[in-house]
Amino acid sequence: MSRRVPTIVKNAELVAQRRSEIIDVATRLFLERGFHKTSIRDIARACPFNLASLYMYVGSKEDILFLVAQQLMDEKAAAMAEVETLHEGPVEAFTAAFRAYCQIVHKFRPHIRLLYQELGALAPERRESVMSSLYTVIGVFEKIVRRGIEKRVFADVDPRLVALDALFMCHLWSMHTRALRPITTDYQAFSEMQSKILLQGILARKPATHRRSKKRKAKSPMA
Amino acid sequence: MSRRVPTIVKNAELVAQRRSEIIDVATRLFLERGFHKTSIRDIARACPFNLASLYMYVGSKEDILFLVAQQLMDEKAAAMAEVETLHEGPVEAFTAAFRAYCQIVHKFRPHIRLLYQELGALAPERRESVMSSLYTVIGVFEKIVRRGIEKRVFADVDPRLVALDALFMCHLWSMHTRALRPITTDYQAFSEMQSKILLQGILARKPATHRRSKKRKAKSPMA
Amino acid sequence: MSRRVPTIVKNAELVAQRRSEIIDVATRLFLERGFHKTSIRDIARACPFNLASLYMYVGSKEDILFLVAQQLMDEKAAAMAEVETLHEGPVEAFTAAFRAYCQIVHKFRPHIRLLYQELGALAPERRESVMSSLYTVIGVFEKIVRRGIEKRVFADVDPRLVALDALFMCHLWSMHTRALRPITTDYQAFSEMQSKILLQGILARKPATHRRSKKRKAKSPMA
Amino acid sequence: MSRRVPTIVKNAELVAQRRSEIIDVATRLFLERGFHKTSIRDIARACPFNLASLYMYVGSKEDILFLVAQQLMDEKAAAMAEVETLHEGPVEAFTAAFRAYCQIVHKFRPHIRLLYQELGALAPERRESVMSSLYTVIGVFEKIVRRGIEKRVFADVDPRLVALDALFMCHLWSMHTRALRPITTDYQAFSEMQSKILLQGILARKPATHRRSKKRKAKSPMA
DNA sequence: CATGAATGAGCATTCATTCAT
DNA sequence: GATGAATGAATGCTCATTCAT
Repeated sequence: MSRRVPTIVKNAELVAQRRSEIIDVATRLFLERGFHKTSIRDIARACPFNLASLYMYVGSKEDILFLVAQQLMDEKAAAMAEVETLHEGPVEAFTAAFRAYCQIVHKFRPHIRLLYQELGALAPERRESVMSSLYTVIGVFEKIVRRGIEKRVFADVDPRLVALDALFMCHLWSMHTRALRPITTDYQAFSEMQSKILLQGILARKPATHRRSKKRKAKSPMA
Repeated sequence: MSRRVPTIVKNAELVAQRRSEIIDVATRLFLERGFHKTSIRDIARACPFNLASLYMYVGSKEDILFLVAQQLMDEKAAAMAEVETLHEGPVEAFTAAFRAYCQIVHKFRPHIRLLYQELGALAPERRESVMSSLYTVIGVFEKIVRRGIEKRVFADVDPRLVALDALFMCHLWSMHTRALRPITTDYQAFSEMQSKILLQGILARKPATHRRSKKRKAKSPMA
Repeated sequence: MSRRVPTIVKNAELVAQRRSEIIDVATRLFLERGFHKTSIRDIARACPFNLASLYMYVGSKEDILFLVAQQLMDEKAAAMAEVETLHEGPVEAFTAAFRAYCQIVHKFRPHIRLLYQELGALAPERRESVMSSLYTVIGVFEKIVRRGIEKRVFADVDPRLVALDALFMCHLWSMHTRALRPITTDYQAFSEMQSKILLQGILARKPATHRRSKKRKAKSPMA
Repeated sequence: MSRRVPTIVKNAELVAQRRSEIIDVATRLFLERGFHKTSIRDIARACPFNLASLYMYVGSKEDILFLVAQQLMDEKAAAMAEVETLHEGPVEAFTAAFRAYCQIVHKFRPHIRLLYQELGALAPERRESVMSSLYTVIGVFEKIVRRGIEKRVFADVDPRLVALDALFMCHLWSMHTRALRPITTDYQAFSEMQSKILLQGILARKPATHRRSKKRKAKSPMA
């Protein structure tokens, strides 16, 4: 849990407990006022221990952001891991995964915004470390898509790209809330619309499909 | 150009010129170290005039961010406005617009990241003002989609949502550069892949439609 | 008028006119926000000419305060000079003078407060120069008291001290407005009360005294 | 002691000690150059701790002025409280109080000037709070006068106004030092002269006096 | 004589971090 | 292990004043 964040304190359990408190408090404050406008004093003030003690469990303000980001990502990954549905059909699996991630995004709307905004304050290495958690989510989609392609249900698309698209099209819900308001304010409706579009976009064209396919049909849609 | 940012200096031309210098310097520094880690002293140091003079052209640090954001958005909007393609077919028009915006995103990759990250530091009203420039881009896509739906080329999707998707699927190029690297490093290839997916996703399925449906018809989707 | 404040501009009339404008504006602003919280830019902004021009008629911000103080004192002195009543009796003269100065103090209540507060920002020499105008007022009282003593109407008090007391007992009206509110809010009533007290305080207790009264008693209470 | 000025530091004793240092230094500097020309850096420089530490004991520059003013007033009030003489006769009591307050004024001559000058920089509420300490002094005089009136020793004057006059006539010593120099440079002589004048001003006129009273008593008011 | 523009020096305040106990 | 106190370094911003034109 405390990956890459060294401590002076030896009692691992204590460290975990205190850090958990710090993370909770910091997450709340970061969401309220952003990372830069939250002083480390603000955080300490809301903790049951004092500023100097706080520094026994984290080495710097950046550490706290890292911890917060990690926890957020872990929570998201955990939630997504549960989904890893074993639906028979790729279409159903894809739809289910999309729906599940949309729900997660909905739940963590402000947190995702926070991550997009403040991750830049992390050292590159750590930023990467945090981002890598995304691959749990991407992986879920990627696997489904890959299976769909194998089964000829999906067209010959890049599974990784589609997985990223799926991820990102869910993130839209958290990143452009305002712009989406006139369309729908119900994340489930949003989920259905988005997954339908993306799914349609990758479905194999029946009898004969595009991509290297030999279409006898005269009029190609994209010709 | 300097909408909503008042000055003490009277010579409008000079204001424009100095502000341009400030914006350039600030953009560079913001890109390098972010808004919060760039002090107004840093900006002034990189300007051919001093700190106090800088304050003759802007009223606050936030003003500078606003100016920077505005210019970025204006440049993007201007570049996109030129595109407003008069392609006959919606498919071509959509593809062209997507390609154009991808190119813009590619050019402004770091800037877009900057906007997503730092716009939160702006007062809500100003944030909205900046964001509203996005509607120029969204509008281009929306119009094309709407036309496509009228012509029965596109399915009955929400034009606005699709426009947002198009926009956001282009932004993916700037927001997840690292994750995209294994897929492609060529923004044009990226553009083609993405537009194909999204386009496919909104094309009208002729007689019979998707999802478990058995389409016999070979008739072109655009017919 | 422009005593001790040198200029670069030669046209004396112009200097007088411009300075008058400066003084008016500055007086208003000083009264509103105090000397230190009024920037020279604030003053220039409220003048029909610009900041650099302002510096052609005064040499520094302190000069302006000096000019303002001088004008205030001059106005007060002028108003008091008119009073210089030629009343026959010292008692009547004293009462009249007191009443007159109270009226002036009432009119210039905020200005007097301003002078007491901000004169400290003046160079000692200038502060003295301004204060010396007070001697016009003091002189009026002093002369009356001196005459009264000669005429054995007033006791053998120090005329200068009494004059200062008279002055200062009037200033009470401007300096402790709040504390005086429960006593009276009418400056004329205040004037009567104060002058009666002070007058009583300096009247000769002799066999025969002032004010129509015929006292037979020779015993002086303070003898 | 530190009424209305919150701290971060918990050790109350330390707060008191440090604040005392700050107040001493600040008082000295304010007396030398005034509140506005004294920077908080100046104060910190003369303290045995640094600028940031200073801010652990006060919240703002205004706080320091408030603290300084409070201490001054407290000292004055404490000195005056001791006086609260139980003299039998009102005349003696009045004279004693006047002498005592003159002594205090003499001791705090520059400080009183400071208060008259800089209290304007305080927020109204705080200004009132400081000024209210004056009522300790005023109260002493008022009580004496009231008692004197009851005993028919003093005329039917407004006790509050007379108390204010007494206060203010003592302040004359600090506010117009220069003007008083030709009269006397001895504050005790000043005190005697002033109290004699004011006392005379409020003494009941024996048998027949003004103010509608008909007193037959011949006993000297000072007996 | 007028003025637009410029600037050096300064201001009050805050912050992340570190010790001594 | 805990904590109260301390601090160096910065930060955003303002001001009185001066010049080149």
